[in-house]
Amino acid sequence: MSEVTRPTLSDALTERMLELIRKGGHRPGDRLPSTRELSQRFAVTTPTLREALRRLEATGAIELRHGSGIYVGAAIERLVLPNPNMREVHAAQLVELLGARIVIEPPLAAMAAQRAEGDELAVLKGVLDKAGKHLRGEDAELHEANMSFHRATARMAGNSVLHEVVDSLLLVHGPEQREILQIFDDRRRDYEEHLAILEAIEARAPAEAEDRMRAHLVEVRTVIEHRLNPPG
Amino acid sequence: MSEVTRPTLSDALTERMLELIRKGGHRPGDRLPSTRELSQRFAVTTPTLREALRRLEATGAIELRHGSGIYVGAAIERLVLPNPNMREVHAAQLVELLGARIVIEPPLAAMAAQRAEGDELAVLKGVLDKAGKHLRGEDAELHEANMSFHRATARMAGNSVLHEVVDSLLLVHGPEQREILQIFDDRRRDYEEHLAILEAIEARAPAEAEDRMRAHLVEVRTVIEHRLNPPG
DNA sequence: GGTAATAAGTGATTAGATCACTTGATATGT
DNA sequence: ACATATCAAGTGATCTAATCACTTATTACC
Repeated sequence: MSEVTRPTLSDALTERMLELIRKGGHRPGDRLPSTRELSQRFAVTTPTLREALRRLEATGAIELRHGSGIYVGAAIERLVLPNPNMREVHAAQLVELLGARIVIEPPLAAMAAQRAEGDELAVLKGVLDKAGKHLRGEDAELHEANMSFHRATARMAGNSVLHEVVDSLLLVHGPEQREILQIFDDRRRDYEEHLAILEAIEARAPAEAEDRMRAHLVEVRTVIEHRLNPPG
Repeated sequence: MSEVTRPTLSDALTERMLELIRKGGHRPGDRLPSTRELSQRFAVTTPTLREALRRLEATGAIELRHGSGIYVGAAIERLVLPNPNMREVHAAQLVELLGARIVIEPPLAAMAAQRAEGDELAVLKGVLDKAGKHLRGEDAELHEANMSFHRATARMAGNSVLHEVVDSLLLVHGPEQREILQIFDDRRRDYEEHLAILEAIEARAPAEAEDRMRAHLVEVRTVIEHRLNPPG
């Protein structure tokens, strides 16, 4: 489940519980079996079961009410994004993910250009400098540095909620997707385009920053789309 | 912590752990004390500690590596949005939250107008009808119905990731914020503005739908801002 | 010098019992 | 008859203490 450690009992339990809820046709607000019954059905002890329940609770999939019962949460119908224990997003969703970023990030670039302050600008430059040093090195490192540029731009926009959202989206570029990106995308071209965006932000040109960010993300999506579904 | 149940031991533990990590100056990748030491320090038993750890793991705050140790995760620096156990967003953040929605939702309204299909349109109408029936009833119910309109519009846009993001943002309009909204905001006016947005979507007028959604959200934010910080 | 066994440290899980809370039924009083 | 108080069953929360499974760095051997 985790990328490094072997699946553990409570990892499997978490998935089985999700399956129980989803395939069992349970809706938000429904009450689930008691802890005693669940631990029997899944043949695990109470503490182990509870670990799985706490994870589901933390993601909003269920709700534990002391003395009352276990209830299906509102988030059960959704993806539940930033959860390292169910972070599986399939390749096809990569295109959709980029679609989301195309909507969100360009306005953030514009906002960043508007309120660009000296020290923040320095941070952004630093990030790109670091990327520049990796231009001839490991692709993985360059990829990471490039991701940092998007993070830093989002932060400059000055809205912590949006910053958080972008961070989440970038985080979902997990192992599988990162692999796809590293195979198909051109990290050098990314770097060049990032430079162009930085220029616009530095020049305090919101419209240009927004356009360049949008063009950049659309470009990436187009490349990925064509590789995944060759137009032939 | 939870909205209905009294704070539990492991609830408090989760917060103390976060405090330990944050105020302890730990950075992502740092290794934390072992489970044995932590359970001693916090004076709780292993299973209880583990429940807290699983929650933090589920949000990406920490990482548990079997046989190796507990490590600070990448998400520790962020807010970690859809987590019912740390869903506390303060009143001041409400304005920022609306700022995020102002960036994201208008383009979604435009997208919805572009691809408006018959049955989806019917769903949207149904949501508004339901809201209409609550016009003279409980404020809480009308509020819920109004939130559903935003959810449904986001779904119509046809990008599941964006839909998920909007759902998360709306979910963060938790108890505290809901209270503020119910006190200050005018749910009847909301309903009228929602009707106007629906018209634009129905007429397949993306630009108008986008403008009206933006105006609507800006209006709400302005009201809240003035109430929280009276301009005097 | 390199490779394999090893031991210490760490997380994962078990077992069954007890405590704390919620909820609906039952009894009680008016 | 109704409202209120009491109670009991069901449920989640926590404890205790021991064992299992995995990782890692050291050590010994070749």
